[in-house]
Amino acid sequence: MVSAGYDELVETRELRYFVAVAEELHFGRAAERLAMAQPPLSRAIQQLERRLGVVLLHRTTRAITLTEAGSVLLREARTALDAVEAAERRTRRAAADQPGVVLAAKAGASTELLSKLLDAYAAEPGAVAVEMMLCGPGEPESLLRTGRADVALLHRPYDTTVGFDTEDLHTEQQVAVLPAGHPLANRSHLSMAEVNALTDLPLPRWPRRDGSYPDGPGPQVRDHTQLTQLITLGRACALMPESLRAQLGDGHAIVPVPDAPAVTTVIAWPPHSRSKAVADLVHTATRL
Amino acid sequence: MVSAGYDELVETRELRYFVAVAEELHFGRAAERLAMAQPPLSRAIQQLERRLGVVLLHRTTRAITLTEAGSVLLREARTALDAVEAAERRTRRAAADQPGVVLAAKAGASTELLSKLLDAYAAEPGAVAVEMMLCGPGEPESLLRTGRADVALLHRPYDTTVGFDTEDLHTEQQVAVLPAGHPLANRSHLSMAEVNALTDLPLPRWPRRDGSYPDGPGPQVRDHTQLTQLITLGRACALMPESLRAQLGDGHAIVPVPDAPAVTTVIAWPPHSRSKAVADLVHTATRL
DNA sequence: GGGCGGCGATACCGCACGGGTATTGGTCGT
DNA sequence: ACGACCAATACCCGTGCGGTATCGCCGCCC
Repeated sequence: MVSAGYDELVETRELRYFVAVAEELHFGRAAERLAMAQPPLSRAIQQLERRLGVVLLHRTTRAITLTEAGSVLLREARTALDAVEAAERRTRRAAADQPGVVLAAKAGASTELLSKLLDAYAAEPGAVAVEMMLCGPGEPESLLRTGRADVALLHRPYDTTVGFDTEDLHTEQQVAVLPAGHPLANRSHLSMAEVNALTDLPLPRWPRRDGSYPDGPGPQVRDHTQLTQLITLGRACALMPESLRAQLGDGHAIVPVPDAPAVTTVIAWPPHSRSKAVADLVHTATRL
Repeated sequence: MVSAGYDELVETRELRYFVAVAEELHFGRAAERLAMAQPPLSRAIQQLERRLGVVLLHRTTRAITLTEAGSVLLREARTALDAVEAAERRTRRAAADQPGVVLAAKAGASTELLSKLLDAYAAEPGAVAVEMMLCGPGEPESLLRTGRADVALLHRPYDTTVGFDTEDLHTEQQVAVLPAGHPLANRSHLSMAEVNALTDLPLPRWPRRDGSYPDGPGPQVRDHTQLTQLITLGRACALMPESLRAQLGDGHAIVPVPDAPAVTTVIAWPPHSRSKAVADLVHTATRL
């Protein structure tokens, strides 16, 4: 009858505080971000360390760094807070009068598949309203984990699908996108090695989870519009699934890259999802 | 730089309270379980409902029931609390001097595979201490989700593996276990239909997640010791993977059931696990 | 080298909120 | 009709969270 006893758990407030400090690595800025004063924040972190019996931060008066345990907690706390946020959001939406499903997908990706899916699902008996969330790269996973979305289209290997249930929908080869008129634009195909060797046209750098960019020669890029423009301007090249060619206007040349990893479009949803609408949507998608 | 802003999140305390009330469906008992008085609990739930803007419980003065949104929150809150608990445990263990890995498995299951795995892993360079948690059926998943264990051996389709990363290790057929001397004990094989038709020897009922038992004719059973004893006594029969025959003493007859679903032993670990020890253990397991 | 500036920790205070006791109000049994 | 049961309300108290003021420590710069 009685399930696990959750006594003496850390409060979400403490986790939020720690995440802020761990991300800023600076009590003052973290306090500002949390809209509070610095001293209570310091105390809260100390108290958290006492309660866990663990040192989370190495502090010198000039800078603070995460201990091993601290970085574990940062990662774990983020997923725990995501779960709490998801609980809140899903509860609110379960109470909303109009049921509706939120489907997240990266803007511009899998457009054709998406429209077919929406049409096919709408024709199903018992279909509910589907609200689309078109978002930037990397975002759908977080939308799913925080309950802002109910289902998402992801693209392996670009997106990570760990922690979700998924069904593969479609696999396609990647192509290199070059500025029109580039010397290699007329080649019948390119190898990965050749693409990487294009020092005049580096591959762009996409932001990581935390918003920072990896080091490297390529330009920083936030979305596909930016990217296509950079390619037109002759400042970058890119690898992308071939279905994206439909999004490209003139000014681009497209060359298949057979040895680039294939991209699989998958439909993903949170495990334990008991929503009939999600199940129907997935079912429809796999029958396309 | 700044990641998602978790402002105004529900506190774990409120979630714990709600889970208690939702499980007990009775404020008085829930308060007792939480070691507090009933009125503050009532107020806390009301406040939670106000903050979410959602009615979670239908209350009549005699009984309370969950609304649709309430049952969503019950499920979500459990997983959120599990995540918080996991954050706490994993942080504590990350700070412990001796690293160590906790491996959970159902007592008695896959014994042979388990001992081979432990031996093989111990021979690896860089192996750390492996602490075994032998537990009852259904428990390993929860141990993994709450961070009490780092890796687990699970058995599909008995255990659900959603939300974990897994690798298949071994697949085997199931056999029927009957009391020695039973009329069917000498058959070369049985069908599922025949096993289900044994009204004199019903299949036992295992507890669900929440500890309650499904309805049905069979005896309630908590572990394999109970079960084997019930079979010896001629009060039940059972289906189990054939490797379990090693656990059985005399007094049992074993008959293959070819059309029963095959059981796959899988090794499972939480997604995002960055522990080298877990990775090594999984790697070793797949090479067995 | 001494003074200044930046930053985290400490000291102290006030109030909001969580929790306790006593009581009410409503509904179901008998 | 009356009593039992149970959630909600009323009221009170204490803890603890958050705020302001200040200290202590260290690096930097003139």
